[in-house]
Amino acid sequence: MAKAAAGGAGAAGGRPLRADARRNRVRVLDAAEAAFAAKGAAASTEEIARAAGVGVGTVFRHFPTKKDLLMAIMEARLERVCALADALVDEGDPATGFFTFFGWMVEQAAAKRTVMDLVDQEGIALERAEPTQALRRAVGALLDGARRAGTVRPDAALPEVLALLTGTCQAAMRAGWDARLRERTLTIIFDGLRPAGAR
Amino acid sequence: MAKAAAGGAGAAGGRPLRADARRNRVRVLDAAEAAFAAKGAAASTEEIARAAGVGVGTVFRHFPTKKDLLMAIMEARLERVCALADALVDEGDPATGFFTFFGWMVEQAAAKRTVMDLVDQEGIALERAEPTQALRRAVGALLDGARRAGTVRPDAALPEVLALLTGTCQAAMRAGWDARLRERTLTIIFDGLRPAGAR
DNA sequence: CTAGAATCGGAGTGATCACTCCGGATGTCA
DNA sequence: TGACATCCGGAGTGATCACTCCGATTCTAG
Repeated sequence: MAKAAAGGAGAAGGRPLRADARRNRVRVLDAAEAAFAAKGAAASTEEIARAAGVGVGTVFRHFPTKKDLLMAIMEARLERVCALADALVDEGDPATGFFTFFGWMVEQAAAKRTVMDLVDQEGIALERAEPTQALRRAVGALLDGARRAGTVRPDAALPEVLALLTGTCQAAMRAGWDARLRERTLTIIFDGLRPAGAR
Repeated sequence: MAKAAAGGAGAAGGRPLRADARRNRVRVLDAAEAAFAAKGAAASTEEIARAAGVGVGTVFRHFPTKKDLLMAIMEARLERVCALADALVDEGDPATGFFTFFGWMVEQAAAKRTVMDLVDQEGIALERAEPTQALRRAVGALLDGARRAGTVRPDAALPEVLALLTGTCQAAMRAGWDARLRERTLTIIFDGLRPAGAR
């Protein structure tokens, strides 16, 4: 059901997809990811279909709604982001893991339009979705580790950290943003996140 | 001519508008400001016309293009913002003026959708427009004052400050944003902007 | 190989939008 | 007050989208 809602149409009964259907599904997913990354949610279904080399009917058979397609891609992206966060939680240095993750997210945002951007631009309520919660937990763990390691101030809580993260990601998508500006902006935010007297 | 560029159609030759035309013009402007504030650039012309109590034809006579209407409103809003910034430059305390302005902008953004948001959502190049430059200058002046007063670190330049400002404004428009979260977020950013060891 | 089911392709549908056009209403000036 | 330029209203236009439908095509089981 969660799978069906996420765009797993055609597999409602659990029957495996035919080989060509499976092939087309990933083609559509790839084309849509590229199109959405480049033009945001304004990318039209027809142009996605053309890029994927299939007809629009095929796109809509796999993803009954444009929203479903959007959500499938966002969940995939969220999972990737989440995987990095989890890896940093498990294996990374707690003192730097949080900052590494923050910087990486912002860097991604400059190239691809942000997950969050697509979310609220379409008014899709993904707040309660499982992957979002997982990401929240992972970032929370990184934040906790950094606080315990003394590299992030103790009074910095998750909501404001997420606000800073999404805000900076959005700023990164604007014209004139480059690596130098990114460094300078992150320097200020990171300094603000450090404990008093620990620059 | 600035007026004509800003959507002053019908006054091309400089002839003053008829009384009813003038009245309708401000009605449209007011309705459009409210509609754009509530729904962003997605607000349709017809609903703006209805809210203003006029026909769509009237809207398009005054503002030949939706873009013109958008720009007229943004320029007006920019001018207001600019006026506050200038007032703080002239009369305020340089040590706090910059922070006051920053906080005020973010607070505005939570209620009305940001100027910047409307700008790039429609792909309108307002970068070179005169009011934008004026705002840039005003914020630059506030920043200079604060740096000289020692309340902002000397290595914080205008581009990253504007990135932080627009990013935070955008974060402020998201769900779950309230006064408490605003304070906590601004605390972190402001601390990051302060000189080392000056919390 | 073949029957039959699963899938495909893309013209067609209905809705929405920005924008146009012109007969009628209204303000203005003598 | 009357004549006339100006302005108004809103039905109409063409373009764009998300989404549907069904004959043609392709896969797969036997």
